[in-house]
Amino acid sequence: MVVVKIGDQSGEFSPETTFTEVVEKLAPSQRKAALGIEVEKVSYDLSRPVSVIAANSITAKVLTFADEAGKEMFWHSSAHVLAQALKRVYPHIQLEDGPVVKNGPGFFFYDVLLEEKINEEAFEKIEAEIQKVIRENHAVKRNVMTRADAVAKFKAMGEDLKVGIIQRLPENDEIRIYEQGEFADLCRGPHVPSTGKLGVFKLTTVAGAYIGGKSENQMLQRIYAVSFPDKNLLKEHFRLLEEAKKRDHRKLGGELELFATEDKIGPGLILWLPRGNIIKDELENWAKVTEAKNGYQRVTTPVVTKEDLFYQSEHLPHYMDHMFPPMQMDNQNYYIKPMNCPFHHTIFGHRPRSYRELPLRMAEYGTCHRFEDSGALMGLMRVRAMQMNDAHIYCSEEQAVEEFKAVIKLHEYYYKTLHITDYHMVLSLRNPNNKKYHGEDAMWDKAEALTRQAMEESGVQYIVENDGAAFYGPKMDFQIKSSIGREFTSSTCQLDLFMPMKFDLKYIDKDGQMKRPVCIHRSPLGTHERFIGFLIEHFAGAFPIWLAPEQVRILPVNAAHMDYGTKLAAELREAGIRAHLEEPEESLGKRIRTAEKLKVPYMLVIGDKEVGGGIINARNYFTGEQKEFARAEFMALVQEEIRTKKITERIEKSGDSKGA
RNA sequence: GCUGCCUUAGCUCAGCCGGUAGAGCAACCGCCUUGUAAGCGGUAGGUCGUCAGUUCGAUUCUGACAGGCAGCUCCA
Repeated sequence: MVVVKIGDQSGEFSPETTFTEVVEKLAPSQRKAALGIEVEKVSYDLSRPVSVIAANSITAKVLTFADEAGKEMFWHSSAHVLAQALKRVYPHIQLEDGPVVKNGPGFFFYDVLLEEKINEEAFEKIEAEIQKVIRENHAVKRNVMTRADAVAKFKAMGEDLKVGIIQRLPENDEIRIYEQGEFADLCRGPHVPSTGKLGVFKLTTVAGAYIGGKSENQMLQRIYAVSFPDKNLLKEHFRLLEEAKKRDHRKLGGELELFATEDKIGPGLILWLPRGNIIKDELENWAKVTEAKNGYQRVTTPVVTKEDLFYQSEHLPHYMDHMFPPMQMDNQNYYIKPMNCPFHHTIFGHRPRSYRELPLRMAEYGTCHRFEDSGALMGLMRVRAMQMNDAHIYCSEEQAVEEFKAVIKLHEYYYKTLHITDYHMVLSLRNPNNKKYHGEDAMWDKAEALTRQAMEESGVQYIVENDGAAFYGPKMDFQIKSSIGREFTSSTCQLDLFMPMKFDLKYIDKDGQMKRPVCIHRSPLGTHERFIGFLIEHFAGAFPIWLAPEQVRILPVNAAHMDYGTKLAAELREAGIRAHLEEPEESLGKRIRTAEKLKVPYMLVIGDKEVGGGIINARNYFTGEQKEFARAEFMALVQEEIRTKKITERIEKSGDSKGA
């Protein structure tokens, strides 16, 4: 007998008792909502016997849609139902794979091979078929098969792609088939007990995807969808999506006149408008001041250079595809730089260096151009011309860990100041089998060990990725998400033992010996483009006062208050505050609305009362509070908020921020 | 780069089946002189992304190209 405990209920069951029966006994109220069962953080089908867990006593948890693991099962089973419906609508379709993705255009998708294009017109038909499968309430059955039987079964069904998947599965893997009605799919599981447990579906989009994720392979059609237990949750999901879209930097960038692109200039080439440029300048000044405090020196290097430099750095011909094509001048090839490092290395090597100069921290807000694939471009997040918050730290091997840790601290300072908490860190190491990584194993082992040590000693949380390092060294990335849920690297830092060797960088140590420095590449604020793109979404366009393009907007009630307004604007500007006087050519209500839509931190309405008392009435955009101030008091307040980079959470009032 | 979809005024969008276009907002001009999210009226603005093709005739149909969107691939 096995003792099973669910919540505060427990009972004894024979080993062949299924979890369905256990739930009915111990948690009858959850019988209907139950999708699966979880024991020791592993999900199981409800149809499985308690003996699947080799223990005399087990503590189980009923999984419902409210649990992450329950959602996963719900969507995984949803993918099967989607496939089943697709097979009914297109009998000759071939199925590849249908995983849960949670994010992106759907919660799950199915990749299929089909001659005819599935377009949005077909969605309705497929959705109707899905609802039919749900209504038919097929029991979901789990079977284990031999490899040969499984191959024969899928061959007979014409599912050649599935046969390929089975053949690629590791030797010892158990082959499981889940069946529901006429449909069978190769799947690890687990799944919900019957198709009737699923609720409402909405197909979201269809896109192309290469088989096995390899661009040389054939392209399949990927059908994305979402599903929920009921209609209201579905509606809520799309409402939240609409909300997220309002934060989209591409939309806000236009509305707030921060940046623009023009067809005649080119894709991925950003025009920073005056308002956006203020944000760029503020960030840049902040970085410069911060770097100066942290012992960085600034340099400036050209945008173009002879090709030799990039041969030395191995960017040519290896990364030629991502560089703008060469220009011929004086019988030489010149390239536009895709990064600054080779120039900095060259500066370091420009004259003999002493150990006394190390660590030498060389910073530049350099403008780089990268020829990104047209399909990869996206607003400010992926562009072809960018300004990088770049610096290279040259130090001895003994200093490397401390320097790397200081860089992590710097990241933390920037992120904390900007209230960025929703990010994660990734340590990307090399894959020894991948030829893209240059340099010897011993060099890589050392670089990876130093990086890891620095991260461990910093006590930061991170995940490890065993590929995706830079070709010259391991990489520590800060990953952030855009409003629509796409992930980007916002900051990056690499420990590099390769380039110092390629550029033959050296310094004379205390003992008179020539030594090779370590190079740390770092860009905590990434590029202006991506970082500001992210900040626009992070702040939903409502920038904290120190970054706000316009900090104070003065609205005289009528022409009689213009003199005072003009004087006030001059005073504020004199105090270093970006103030704008909005003349009373429109109604006051209209001007207030405009100021709100521009998300100006302080709005000053001045009328008889203010002019008479020589005072200020200010409304704070973030809190909505309206308050009277003496002029000097207000200026001191604003200056202090700017100086401290104060961030106030926006309090959303009901009925505001309506679209135009 | 690949797959699919989209492109009408500065912005958001209308425009059955092919007969050369319309609204709201913004802009400009008047009137209004205003107290915390849209005062009223008028004017102007489009070779319907570009170039070909089909047609008596194309914003509408077809193709190529450009730009955008969602994925995939890539992301030094």
